[in-house]
Amino acid sequence: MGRGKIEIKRIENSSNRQVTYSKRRNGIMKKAKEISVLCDAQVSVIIFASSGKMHEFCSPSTTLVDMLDQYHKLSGKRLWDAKHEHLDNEINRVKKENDSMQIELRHLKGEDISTLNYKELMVLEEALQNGVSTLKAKQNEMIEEENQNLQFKLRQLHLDPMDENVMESQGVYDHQGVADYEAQMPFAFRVQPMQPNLQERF
Amino acid sequence: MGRGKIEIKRIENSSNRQVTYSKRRNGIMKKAKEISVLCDAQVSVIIFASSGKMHEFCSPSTTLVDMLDQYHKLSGKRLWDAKHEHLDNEINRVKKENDSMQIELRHLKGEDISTLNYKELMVLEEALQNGVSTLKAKQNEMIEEENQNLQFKLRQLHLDPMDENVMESQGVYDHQGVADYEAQMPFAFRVQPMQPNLQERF
DNA sequence: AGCTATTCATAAAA
DNA sequence: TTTTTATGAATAGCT
Repeated sequence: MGRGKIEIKRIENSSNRQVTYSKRRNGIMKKAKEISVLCDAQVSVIIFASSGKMHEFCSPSTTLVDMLDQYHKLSGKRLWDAKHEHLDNEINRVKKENDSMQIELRHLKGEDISTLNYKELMVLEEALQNGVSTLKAKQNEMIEEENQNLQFKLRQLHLDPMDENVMESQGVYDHQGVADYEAQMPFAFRVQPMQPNLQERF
Repeated sequence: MGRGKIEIKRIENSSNRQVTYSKRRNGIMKKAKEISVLCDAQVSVIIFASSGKMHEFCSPSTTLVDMLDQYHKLSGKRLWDAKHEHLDNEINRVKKENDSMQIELRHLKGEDISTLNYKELMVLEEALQNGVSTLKAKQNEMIEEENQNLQFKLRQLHLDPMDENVMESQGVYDHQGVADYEAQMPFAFRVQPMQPNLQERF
């Protein structure tokens, strides 16, 4: 439809191509508008020129997002879900990780262990032993630290000539002052330390 | 372009509308193909008829997803980002959950506890106590079960007149047969049971 | 960008 | 629906 028939193949002359692009693009957009009005259709046209410039048309009665939603429903194709698939996979991966950690946590806390076999129980036992012994060490550390703290305070009391209650303070472990320290360092005062070994050290 | 000029407004006659839709849709698709070939353009056309049927065209050199990606970059518009955002939030939520479980797990296993304060250590201790005592109970249960098993087998040996080695089998605990049972139920044979209380029961 | 000779698309009819 | 055909629209090649 012009001064001569043309073959449908890439127009090699760059400026001709640009002109034809412009004209035909307008033509398509016009046709798109027309069919959407004439036939009550929803149309989306997106064109990128080789230059990278974009033009689009979308029927006034809808939006591109809605159309893509429809597209998704009707075609069953993925579309942007392809992009989201990666995110979905990530979520599933992390959730799986989550679940196994959840289970491991429950086992360590003594829940749901009735179905564990021997080997699993052994692994669990080892883990618990590790946790217990490390906790014990940490507690000892804190106790010794506090001991030094108390000894320092005692010495300070003994050496302070201004304090009249110096001698009475030797009984600090059995009296009122204890409450204050307990809040900071109570392991030493527990009647039943979790680890029997703990008692051996005192 | 036809036997008469037409106004661009909705065609009220339903079958006329349908025919026109069909023809013009083909026309647009053809034009889309042509411009994409002639001008090296990337074109996406999606049309929904009022009936709900969908037709689409996409330049062979690209995909709808890629075009929408481009669209997103060039237009700055959101499109499917709303869904994207939701998934992102979900991932972050689950990952956070993951992290805190990871930390709790490490603590229970005795790792990274140096920074815990008193209260946290107390919680940890309680959890470990729970885990240990439940594990202990489970182990006892398995041991007792196996005891009954062994006793049954012993009794069977004693009562079986066909077996000439009956009396020797009393020493089963100290001989070869042990290895088989150990695989199933080895807690009883551990030199150092984890829980001292365990020893008290025997 | 306009112009116009041509080709193309399509409205109406079958 | 598809085909036919008369007609209006789109546009290729020029300015």
